[in-house]
Amino acid sequence: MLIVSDIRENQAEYTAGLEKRGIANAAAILQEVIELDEKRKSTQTQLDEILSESNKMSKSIGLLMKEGKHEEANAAKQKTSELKSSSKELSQVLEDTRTALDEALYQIPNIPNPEVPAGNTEEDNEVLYTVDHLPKVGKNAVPHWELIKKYDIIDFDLGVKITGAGFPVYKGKGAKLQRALVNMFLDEAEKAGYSEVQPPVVINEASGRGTGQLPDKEGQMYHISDSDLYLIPTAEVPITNLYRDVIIDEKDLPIKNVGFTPCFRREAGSWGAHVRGLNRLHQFDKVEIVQVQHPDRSFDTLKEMVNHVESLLKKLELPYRILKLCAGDLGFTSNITYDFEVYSAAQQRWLEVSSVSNFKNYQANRLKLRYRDENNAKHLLHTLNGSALALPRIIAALLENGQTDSGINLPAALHPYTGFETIS
RNA sequence: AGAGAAGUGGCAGAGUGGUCGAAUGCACUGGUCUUGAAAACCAGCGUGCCGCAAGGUACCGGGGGUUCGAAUCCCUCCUUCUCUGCCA
Repeated sequence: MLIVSDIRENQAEYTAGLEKRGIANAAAILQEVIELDEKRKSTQTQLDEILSESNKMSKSIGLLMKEGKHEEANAAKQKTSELKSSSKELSQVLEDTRTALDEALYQIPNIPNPEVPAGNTEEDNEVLYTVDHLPKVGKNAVPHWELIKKYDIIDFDLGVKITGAGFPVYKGKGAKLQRALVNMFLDEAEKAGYSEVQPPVVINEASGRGTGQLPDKEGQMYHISDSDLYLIPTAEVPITNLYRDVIIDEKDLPIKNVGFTPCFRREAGSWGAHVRGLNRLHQFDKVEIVQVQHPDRSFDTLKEMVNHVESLLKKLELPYRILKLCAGDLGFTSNITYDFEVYSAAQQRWLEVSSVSNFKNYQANRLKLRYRDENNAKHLLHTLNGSALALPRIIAALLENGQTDSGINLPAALHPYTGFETIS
């Protein structure tokens, strides 16, 4: 969440930033936060004064009792009781104000970076790079949902039988291809200096709040009601929360973690005609890279992460483009996001396979993730993450772009991991 | 899952109703001494919030309660350990 003192100091700039996201009443929203914070401060001051007086009296009662002055002690008790009731009232006001302030802050998304393009639709995203030639479609080319049936490698009907729509079963070479991609992605990340973690795939409410999935976005996550836990929508959540309430030594920066997990998304109401096959699933596999970095260096880190994702797509020989997302398309907690899309020849569509973001201190503020500088002062860190990569659409593109009359050819980089070169 | 025990500052560990935000030791930081280091000695050393500051306030696993006053008593939840059961 945003930092109140920053809102106060940069009110005009922040208002403009939120308006860029299409939030019409941005000025009023920020003003409300500032006023709630003023109220919080003045209430605290009043409360502290009352508590101070009450504490002094209580101490004096103790002394009076020791000295045997019971009458004076009893008189003091009377007064303290009165102080107590007014302190209770004020505490309630303080707590309510704090809650209101937090709730107001939770509703405000991150301020977009100045270089984020304005706009509200996909067309407003800025294309930073794209392949020279889109791959040609063979005469007999078919979309992946037909290929997976032809070669019997992914079975949606079986998934429906045991779970429901959007939970495919990977079989034979399909299952092996999954495993190969995961291993390759983890190996590449390790080469790039990331340290692997295997986090839980269910998280508690505090973790959901830490990275901004909660409150308000409960609908995206599966909830286990009898234990009050959530299935992770991305490994970003457990991995970033590793550093919740942590103070890091400046010399240990940056922290680079990679993790492979299944991801679970309810995707309630977002199903449409163009999300057939692997394009949108309730459960999918993803390798995620996460970095915690010094505020001065997070943009270099962002670039480094973008380069890493790009290198994976090159190794897989997939036609891709890189987009800088416009303000309207930006995720709630993000300051700036680059999307990677691969081109699927058979569907004649771009498919999003990775999203790399800098959250600056927006997540760190909720997480209380800080570093200690050389003067022992504490400052918030910056968090970043990116998919490197999400499997289903990569598989869709590999299948569709690699198809020939005699089978599906896989890129050379994958052969050591799959143990086979074609699916036929 | 059942029975029992316990959760205190970076760590260890005292404290069972009143100058306790908390002894002591270790670790850490600064200083004295030393050619340098070690040792010894002196001083400092938790966090959030309010405040220009002085200072105030809150925090002893979380939440609630009793009391003029709670680390200390009560309730509840969580976690850890031991034993029993179950299990990949």
